[in-house]
Amino acid sequence: VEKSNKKISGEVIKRLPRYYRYLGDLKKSGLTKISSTELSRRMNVTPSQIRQDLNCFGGFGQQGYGYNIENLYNSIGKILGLDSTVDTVIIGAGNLGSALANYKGFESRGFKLIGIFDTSSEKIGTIIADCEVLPLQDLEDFCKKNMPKIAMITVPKGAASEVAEYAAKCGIKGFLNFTYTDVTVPEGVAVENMHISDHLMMLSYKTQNM
Amino acid sequence: VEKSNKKISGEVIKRLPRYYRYLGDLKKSGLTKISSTELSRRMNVTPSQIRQDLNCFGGFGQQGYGYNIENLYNSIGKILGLDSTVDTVIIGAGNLGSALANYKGFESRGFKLIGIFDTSSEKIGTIIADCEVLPLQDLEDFCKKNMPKIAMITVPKGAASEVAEYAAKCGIKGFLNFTYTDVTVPEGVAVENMHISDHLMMLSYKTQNM
DNA sequence: TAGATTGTTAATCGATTAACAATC
DNA sequence: TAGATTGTTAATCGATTAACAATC
Repeated sequence: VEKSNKKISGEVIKRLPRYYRYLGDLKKSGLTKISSTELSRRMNVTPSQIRQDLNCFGGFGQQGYGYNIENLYNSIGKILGLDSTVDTVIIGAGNLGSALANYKGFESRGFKLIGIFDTSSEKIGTIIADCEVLPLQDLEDFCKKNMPKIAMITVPKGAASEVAEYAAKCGIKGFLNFTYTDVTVPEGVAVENMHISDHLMMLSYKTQNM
Repeated sequence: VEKSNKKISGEVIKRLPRYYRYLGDLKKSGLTKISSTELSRRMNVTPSQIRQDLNCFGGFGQQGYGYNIENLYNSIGKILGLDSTVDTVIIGAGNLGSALANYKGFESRGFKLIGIFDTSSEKIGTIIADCEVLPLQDLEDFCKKNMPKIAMITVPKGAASEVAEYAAKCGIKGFLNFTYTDVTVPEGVAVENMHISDHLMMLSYKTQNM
């Protein structure tokens, strides 16, 4: 998808979903085109940054005109891999796991929950968001059949590393880690952390120092 | 808390909770001291970065020895404002709000949930995690009496901005925003975003490009 | 064509890393 | 004292911003 074989920086990747979100809103508002200057005003960034970021992937704009909103929206979606459905599973059917399973927003953005796994006999067999909770040991077979790409880990802190290692062996390629610990994964597997406590702590710091 | 009146960069602040987490684990493991080199090995960062980061706030180490784990842990806790309890509220008593309310981890890290608010008459009056769900319009009085510092926003996307504006007026100083939209807040108020979908998109990108 | 705005190169800024003198 | 490791300054690296020629 990249323009050249130059490595795209992590900072740029981080900003893509935000562009995607703003463009989605713009599309919904009925506008058809936007300039980097106008978008920068709305997003509170510099126009230069927007043009630099987008040009990592291609020339989506047109001089003297700006960017076609729908086209740019679709292009970024494609870069992010959202042009086809991304199958996900949840490991850990506790409070947070269930809440995520029941959240309808992911599906509308291209992510489809196809399985929930747990080790507790109390949870196995129950139905959450139209998915039967399966025993964790079934993940390997499940992955062979269904090839989910991403797993959200919502197990207790102590179990996280073991679970991630096992799931990576089963073929999971990306982890969204909600536990209060870092997980290490093999080469070629990605992790994004949703360390809620960490962000609460940053907020605590900021509320003291603003 | 800062060493001088030099502004601490956001990048440094972001790393503090992670130091705090590793030091907590080290403390629990029974170790008493650690060098920046050994910590850097465990955290997968450079020793220089650790020493630079810590020296924004003070000289916590001792030449030839390293850092006293318990002392450094407590010092970072204090910098983050965790030496006294941080009172929080949740706005939005849906799936995610309830899950966060029931999560016990925050409390053990110094954050105390003291109120849950919603606008739905079905939810108002119900009990979640020992808190009665109160009508959102009561937040103002509640804040006058109880002075919570932080609000977690788990309302639907469309309501987020309005809710944040109102809560900021009530005196909330920091927001943890879980909605699929950015919220703007007045000067002197902090926001941290937990855009789960954004991180899923980054994972989707990375699983394609690794 | 003239005006607008991109794509891209060059300049600036800030963050990270390296190096080493200070010192426990 | 000798060895270890910090605190801090200096060098490097990468990311952001500014500028402008290309071009729609």
